[in-house]
Amino acid sequence: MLDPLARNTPSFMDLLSDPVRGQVASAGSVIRYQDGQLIHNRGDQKPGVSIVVSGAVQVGIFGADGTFIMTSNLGPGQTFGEFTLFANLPRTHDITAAGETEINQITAGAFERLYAEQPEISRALLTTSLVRTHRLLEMMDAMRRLPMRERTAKVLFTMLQTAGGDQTFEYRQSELAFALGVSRTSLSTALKQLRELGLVETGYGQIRVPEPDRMQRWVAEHCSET
Amino acid sequence: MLDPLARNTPSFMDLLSDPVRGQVASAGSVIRYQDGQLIHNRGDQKPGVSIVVSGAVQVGIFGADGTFIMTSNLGPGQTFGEFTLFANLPRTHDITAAGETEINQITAGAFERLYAEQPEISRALLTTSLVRTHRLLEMMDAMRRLPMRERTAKVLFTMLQTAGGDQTFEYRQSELAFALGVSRTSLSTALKQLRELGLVETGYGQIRVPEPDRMQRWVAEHCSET
DNA sequence: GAAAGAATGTTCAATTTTGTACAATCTGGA
DNA sequence: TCCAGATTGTACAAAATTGAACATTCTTTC
Repeated sequence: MLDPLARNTPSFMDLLSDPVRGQVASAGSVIRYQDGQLIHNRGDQKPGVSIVVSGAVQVGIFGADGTFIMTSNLGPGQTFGEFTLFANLPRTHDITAAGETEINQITAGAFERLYAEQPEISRALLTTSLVRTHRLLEMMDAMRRLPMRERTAKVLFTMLQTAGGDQTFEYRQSELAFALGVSRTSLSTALKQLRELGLVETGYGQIRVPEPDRMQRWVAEHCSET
Repeated sequence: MLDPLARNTPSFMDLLSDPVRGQVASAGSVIRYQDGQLIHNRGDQKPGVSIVVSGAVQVGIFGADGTFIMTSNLGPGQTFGEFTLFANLPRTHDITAAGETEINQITAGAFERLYAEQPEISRALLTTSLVRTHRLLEMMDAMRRLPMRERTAKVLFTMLQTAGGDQTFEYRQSELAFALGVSRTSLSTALKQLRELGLVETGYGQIRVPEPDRMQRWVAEHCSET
């Protein structure tokens, strides 16, 4: 719901051809989860690939006090857990269902079999992974280098770019704030400044970018360093 | 030189079998660069994969004032530019040679040919990409959630872990500071605190972790949230 | 359509981080 | 060996960020 990593990224399933998408869909077993139910534990060792069929999942970490600090959220067609297979890494995040959610759980063996048969699977995984890395790098750059106002504008614009013309985001400010790594107070202040510049409009649970072109020019002028 | 993203990551070439490594090595043309020479420009559109043969490259962005802000650095066997092929993304960083460096530049066509013939290439790329994503996520988590002292300890420990027992890092504090996204002043303060706890020792251009076990316990106790 | 619950807009003091400065220390080359 | 340049350690004022608080606005549900 809040991390540029996940939202608006072309999903794994989107990148597959129809027949292969079908094969992947039937390679695992679809499991249904209730809102808030735990899907995977941080530290879980069992390898396997999970694909969101319907609903959404939240990726994050449970704090000692039980609060859930979200890192990103994944929608239909997106995968998680692939690094347990291909990079031999443990799971580092807790995954919970956001709303009623169906997950296609594919075992390591079954997925490996498909992976070997259908080259487009590896290509799709590679693409999504590279896009994610790319976004994270851009994001970290922004976090390190830009002041709040610019950082906010840049992240919004990045999301806009990949969203394909959609000008409205359904984010709560507290969520966006954490995604940006700042307090809600700071984000609110930054949004106010961008509002005064006419670059964004804010509403209850949503943020709009009325003139993407103007936003683009502003970001190019204030956020690049060449 | 400073980013957990790059250092200590199993390199792409390491993950290939001998014969395939040979094929990859001879698929492009090796170009030699002098120290500091520009290899790729941010914004460059021409797709292609580059592999470090010898030496090292610095990934970063040139500021308006000519200063170079580094993001990571890549050593022999590591690749860059693969996302121009597989994710259709523009280059977002400037790449320069660190010392005399040889780069194997492989054109998009040649690499695609090899990619189609040898499945292990896609797997190796996938692995390195997933490991990078994973590290970046851990890093961002630390940046967002932990106070300076803990953040520093955690990053140092992460590096230690993957460095394979090496207890000394050849980092200048100003470099490490940027990698962590803070000022040198803050890093210096954090290092002082860790020094007082006996967890690290600092020298001219280097940082040591004398007792990795103690560091591990401390990090586990102070930096995890479960 | 009224009430309860959520989310936003804003303020302000407390805290953290930065920028700047400068002395002290280290390294490598003359 | 000595010097120039680079790096570290540290102090302090300035600036940015946070956390808490509270009024306001919006949504949803009864």
